[in-house]
Amino acid sequence: MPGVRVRFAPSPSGSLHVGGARTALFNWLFARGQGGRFILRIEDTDRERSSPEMVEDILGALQWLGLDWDEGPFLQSERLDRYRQVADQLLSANKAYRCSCSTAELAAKRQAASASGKPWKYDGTCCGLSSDRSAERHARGLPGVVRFKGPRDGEVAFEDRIFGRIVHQAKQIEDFVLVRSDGMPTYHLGVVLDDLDMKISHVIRGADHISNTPKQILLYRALEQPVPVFAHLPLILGPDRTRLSKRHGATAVNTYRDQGYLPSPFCNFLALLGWSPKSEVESLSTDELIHQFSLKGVNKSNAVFDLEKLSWFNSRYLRNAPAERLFPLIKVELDSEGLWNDEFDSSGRAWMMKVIDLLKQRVRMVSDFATQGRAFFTDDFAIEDKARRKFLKSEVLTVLMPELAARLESLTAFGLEETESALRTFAAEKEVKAGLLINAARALLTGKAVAPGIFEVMAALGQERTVARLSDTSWMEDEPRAGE
RNA sequence: GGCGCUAUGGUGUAAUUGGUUAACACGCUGCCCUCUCAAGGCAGAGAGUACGGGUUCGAUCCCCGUUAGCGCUACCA
Repeated sequence: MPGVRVRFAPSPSGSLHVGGARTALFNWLFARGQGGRFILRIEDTDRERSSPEMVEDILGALQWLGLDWDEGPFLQSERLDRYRQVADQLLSANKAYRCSCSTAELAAKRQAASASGKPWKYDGTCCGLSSDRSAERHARGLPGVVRFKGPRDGEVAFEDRIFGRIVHQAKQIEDFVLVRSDGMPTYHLGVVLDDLDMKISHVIRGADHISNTPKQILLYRALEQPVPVFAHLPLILGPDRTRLSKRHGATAVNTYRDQGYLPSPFCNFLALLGWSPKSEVESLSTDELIHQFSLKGVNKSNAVFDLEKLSWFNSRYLRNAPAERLFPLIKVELDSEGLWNDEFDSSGRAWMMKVIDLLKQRVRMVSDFATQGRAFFTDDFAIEDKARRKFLKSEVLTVLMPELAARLESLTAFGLEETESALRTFAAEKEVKAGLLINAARALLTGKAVAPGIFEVMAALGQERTVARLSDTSWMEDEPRAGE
C-alpha cells in the first residue's frame, strides 16, 4: 500500500514507557511492512510538563529499539503560527469562539454538577456572546481560550480498524478548547492539523484515544478535510490489571535497556502484546515481525505485561546469538563493572568468544555476564555462600582439593578429555564420587553454585589459573559471609 | 455520575467470520539426561470460553441484560 504514512507522537513529559514503545513499534512495523513512511512528532504543547531532556530520552529509547524514523522529529512548539492561523480561520468562520470563563468558574460549575450527580459538559456560556463583544473583550486583553463550536445534534461515527464502528452522539461532546489562554494549541488542534499537514494516512495509537476521536473528527469536518484511518491499540496493564505504572516495576524502556534486555527480544515480546502472528511460532526476528505484522492480527482486549515472558525471550535470544554480536554489549557491561581488560579485545579476543559461548547458555540478561561470569574476567571474586554450603562442606575436600590441583598441574595437555579423565581417575583412587570433586571445583573456580560444565570452565580458565585456584587453601579458614 | 470500549487456563494469544477431545507460547508439576544450573527430551495439571437469558438442529463465535475491568469526562496528551 503506497502512500502509507504513519506517525508516533509522544509527549515529552516523561521517558518512553512500554506502552508508548509498543505503539511506536506497531506504527513502525506497519510502515515498514507496507512500504510506507514512519514519522516522528513531538507533542510538546504543554509547556509545564514538557522538557528537552525527555525529548532526548525518548529519541534515545527509540533508537535503541531500532525504530528509525523517516521524517522528523517535528516539534509542535515550532508550528505555533500554523495552529493560530487555523484557529483564526475557524473563529472567523464562526466554527469556534472565544471563551473567557475562568478556570475557577469552570471548576466550581463542574464541582456543583458532580455534587448533584449531574453530568457536566461546558455549558456554552461564552458561545452566545456576539462576535463584536468577544472581539472587544479579546482586544482589551482579557485572558481566554478559543473553543470549538460543535454541532448540537446528529452523530459522530467512525470505523476503527481494530475496534470496528464507534458511535458517539454529537450532543454529548462539549465545546472543547482549541487554544489555551497562553496561546498554545491543545492536543486536539495539534494532532488534527499535524496529521493533516503531514498527510498521515493511518492514525495508530493507544485505545485511550478512542473517546477523543469523535472530537477530532468534528474538527476534520469543520476544516472540510477527509479523516485518516483510525486504528486504536488495546492498552498494556500491570499484573493487577490496572494501568501499568511504576508501582508495578519498571515502565521506562531505558530501564530495561540498562538492565540488560536487548532490543530484538524486547520488540518481539512487545509485538505479542495485543497482536498475534498467523502462525503458531511466536519467536520472531524483527524482519519476520515486519513481514507478518498486520492490523488484522491486533485484538481488542487489554494485555498484562508479563516480565517472565520477556525474560524468556531475552534469554532465548542471548543463548542463540553468536558471541561476536554479544561482544560489544558485554564489553560495555564489563566496563561499567570495572572488569574490562583491553586484552579481551586483542590477544584475548578468541578466548573471550569461547567464554561468551559458555556463559550465554544460562544467562537471562546481559548484566548476568558480569555477575555470573565474574570469575572468568578477574581473580578478584568471592565464593558465594550458597556455593560454599552446597559444595564445600565435606571435610575430606580440605586434603583432596590441593591434591587434585597437583594432579592437574602435572598434566601436559589441558583439554576437556585430559582434565576429565584426570579428575575421574583421581576420584576413583580416592574412592569418592566424581561429583563431589566437580562441584567443589565449581565453587573454587567460579565462586558460584551455578556455572557451565566444569571441564569447560577449566579449559577456559587455563591450567595455570585452574591449578592456582584449586590449590589455594584460604577458603578453608574463611567464614561464610552473610549476604552473599 | 455520564459516555465509550472490553471480557477464552495464572499470563500472552488461537480457534475455516456457528459444528474442534477449545490450540500454541510463557509460567507451573513430575520424570529423563547429568558435575551444579540452564538448555533439551518426555509426561502432566490448569479454561468448557465472566454470569444470566435468548436466536439456532447446534454457540467461544450472533442478540439482550447483569457484573467486572479499562478508557474519556482538563486551558494533559
